[in-house]
Formats: sequence, C-alpha cells, structure tokens
Amino acid sequence: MLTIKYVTEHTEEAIARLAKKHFDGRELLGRVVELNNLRKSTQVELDTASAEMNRLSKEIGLLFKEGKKAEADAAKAKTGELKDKIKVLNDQMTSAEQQITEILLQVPNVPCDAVPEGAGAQDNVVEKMGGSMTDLPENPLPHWELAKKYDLIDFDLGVKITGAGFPVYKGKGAQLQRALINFFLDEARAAGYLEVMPPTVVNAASGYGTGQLPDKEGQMYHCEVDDLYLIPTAEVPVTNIYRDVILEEKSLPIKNCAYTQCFRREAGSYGKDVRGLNRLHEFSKVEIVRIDTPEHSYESLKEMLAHVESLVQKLELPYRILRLCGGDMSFTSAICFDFEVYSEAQKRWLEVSSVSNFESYQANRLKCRYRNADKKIQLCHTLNGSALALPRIVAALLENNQTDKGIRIPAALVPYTKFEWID
RNA sequence: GGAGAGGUGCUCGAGUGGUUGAAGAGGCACGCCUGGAAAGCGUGUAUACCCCUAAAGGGUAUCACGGGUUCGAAUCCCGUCCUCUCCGCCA
Repeated sequence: MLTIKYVTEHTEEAIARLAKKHFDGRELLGRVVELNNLRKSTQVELDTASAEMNRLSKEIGLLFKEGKKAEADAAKAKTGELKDKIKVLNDQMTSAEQQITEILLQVPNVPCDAVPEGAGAQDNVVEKMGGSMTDLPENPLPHWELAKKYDLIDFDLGVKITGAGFPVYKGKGAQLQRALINFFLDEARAAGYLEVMPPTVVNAASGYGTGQLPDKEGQMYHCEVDDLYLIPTAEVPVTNIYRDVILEEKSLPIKNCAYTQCFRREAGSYGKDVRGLNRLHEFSKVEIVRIDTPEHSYESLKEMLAHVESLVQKLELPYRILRLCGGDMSFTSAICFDFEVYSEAQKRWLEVSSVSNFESYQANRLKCRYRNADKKIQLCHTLNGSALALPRIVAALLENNQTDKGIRIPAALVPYTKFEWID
C-alpha cells in the first residue's frame, strides 16, 4: 500500500497519478489526510497523558519504598481519571490507524511517469516485436488438437481426477514440462538468480504481504480448516521471505528465482479464451523476484526484461513486448510489461510473462526495508516477473513448430527434453 | 492427535511486580595503540510513531501476538500462534 507519508505530503500528485489508473482517489485520500491529522493530535494528547502516568507511578513506587503509605494512597487516587483518559485516547488512536490502513488497502499503487494513458488492453503500447512467424502446414491445428494427436495432454482425464483446468500431461508432454522448468531455472541461475524452493501453501499474513489479500481473496484456493492459501504465483512465498526484515544496502539487489506450481480459481472464466492450455487452474511457472534500492530498481527492471526476452528468443517464438497502459495495469504495480507469444493456429497473442516494478508499494505492506549508506532505513523496491509460465509457452511451441513429420523441439531445449521431435 | 517444557535485543543469555529499552557475554562498527596486524583499551550498536528542529533534544509504544489484573508488568492471569521433548501416526 501507499505510505501515509506519501499520501499526506503529496496528496494532489497521488490523485493525479491514480487518475491514470482510472481510480478516483480524491475522497479516499482526503479522508486519509483528515484521519492522519486526527491521529497525530490524538497521539500528542495520549503521549502527554502517558508520560504523566509514568511519572506518577514512579513517584508512588518511591513513596512506598520510603514507607509513606498515606501519601502513596493519596497519589493513587489521582491516577484513576488519567487512566480513563488514556484508555479513551488509545482507542481513538487505534481506530484512526485502522481506518487509515483500511482505506489505503483499497487504493492501488500509483503508476510511474513512463506508463502510457489508456483505458484497457487495446491501449497498451507495443514496445517491441521479435522472432519470426513460422511457415505452418496448411490448416494448422490448435494445441489442444495436437495434444490429443500426439497424446501429450489429457484434459478429460484431468476433469475426472480433479475438474476442468487441471490437465494430465503424459509421455513427451510430461517430459516437456520438466524440460522447460529446468531450462528456465538454469537460465535464471546463469543470470545470477538464487534458486529457492518455497512452500506452495501460505498463511494469510503472506497473502496480505504481497497484496493478494484482501482484495483478491476469491482468486486463491483456500484451505479453510487450516486457514492457508494455495499460492497463485511463487511471487507470494518468495517475496514474503523478505517480510519484516531490514536488509543491508550492499546485499541489494537480491535476485531470487523459483519454480512452483501455481493455483488460480479464475472464477467466471469460460469460453474459447480458456480452451486447452490458455487458462488453467493449476500450472507450472518459474518466477524471478528482485528486492532493490529505489535508485537502482528501474535498472533491475531493464535487466529482467532482457532476461525474459532472451528466453523467448532461445525458444524461437514470435513475441512482442507490451508496455501496459494505466487502465490495464494490476492494482499493485507501478509499471508493467507483458510478454506475449503468437499462437499461429489460434491467430492470437498469448500472454506468457508479466514483469513489474512495484516500487515501495509491496515493500510497505511487507515492511521490507534496507539500511542505506547513511544508516537511514528506507523501504525497498520489489520487482517480479514470470520467466516463464509454462502452459501458453507449450501451446505456442506445439502450434508454431508443427510440421508434416511432427513437432520440432527448439535447439536450446533439446538438451533438456533429450528428444528433437514429438511424432 | 495426546502429555510436558518454553518463546527476552544481531546472537547467546540474566531477569518472577517498581529508574529494565532491558544486566552480562559474544558479534559487529568506529577510535586509540601498531611499521602493519593481533592482543589490549575506549566508545557505540533496536524499531515505529509523535513533539520540537538548522542541528541538538524530548515523549510514547514495543521482551511471540492479543486481552486482563495493578498506581505500576518482560515479570501475575486468560486466549491465540509458534518452537522443542516424549508418545501416537506417517511419505
């Protein structure tokens, strides 16, 4: 969430920036400013009263020691009123703080200057096109047909075992999954990321830390008996490693990568958009996460974009990079780039990665801070990106590489699959 | 799941109602010493919020978390969470 300091000191700027996300923050932020003034004045009163109380208590202690019981009892009598006052003021403080937090949780991150104006997906800016379209045989098949033809993925079996959106990968289909995961992890390690293998189930505190809770509660599978959530992305457990910590500046940027299964309820999505691998309830993804200083975070973002781009290039997929407009950005990001690969058979672009800088928005909730050269403690910037999510990569690989003699595996992947063709 | 023990600062560890934000030790940082280092000596070493502010200074809160008792709680009581030991179960 946004910091109180930013909201109160740069209220107009925040409102103007939020407008780019088509969020009208005037009323909410105005209330934060009011509540914060109340909070401050209440604290002055409360602190004064508490100080007086502490003084009296010490005095009474001394009187007892000196055996002046009568005087001590007299002093005691004075504390009653003060005690009530402290209670009232304390409740007032807590209430104001809670209300502020409640409001701030509803306010999205402010987009940075580099974010273009726009209402929705149609206004995203194509930053770059790359790769080349492949010549496909006549009447190319969509991946769900190819998956059936070569017996790679069984969607019906998944329905039997679990439900729609939980496919069963078989034979070379399953091997391809492992190959991609290992390929992505090795590439990340070569780029300097430390691999971690976190839990795929997290507690509520972690959900709040990265912003899935409270606003996106319905997106996550919830184990009610234990009050735990299945992660929608490795971003959640990995970023939460840095919850409630103070890092040393020289340890930044922290670069982590992780492979996990990801679980998303995707309530209310039906139709051809979600056919086959296009949108699943469970999928594999390798995620990269960075914790950085505010001064360096945009440099980090660039490096992450370059890393993700190198992956789609090595997989020889036609791709494009989109700079998301204000209206299409997520709640928590300050800037976001999407990578899409072209699915020749479906005649559409598929999003395979999303690389974002959250600036201090997540870090504020996480209380992820660092000590700078002047020993001052500041919020870190957090960033993450998919590198990459498997299903749509698999969809694009199958569709774009289909030939009359089978599906060709890109050279970079062969050392991992140990086969060159799916036939 | 059953029984017991326990959760104190960067770490270890003392502390069972009254200058304890917290002894002591270690670690770390800086200074002195040294040709350089070690040893030694000295100093410093939490976070948040608020007041005041040029700087300095000051106040409040925090000893897992939340609540209660009390003039006063790290210390007593209740609840929650977590860790450890033993038993049970188990890939």
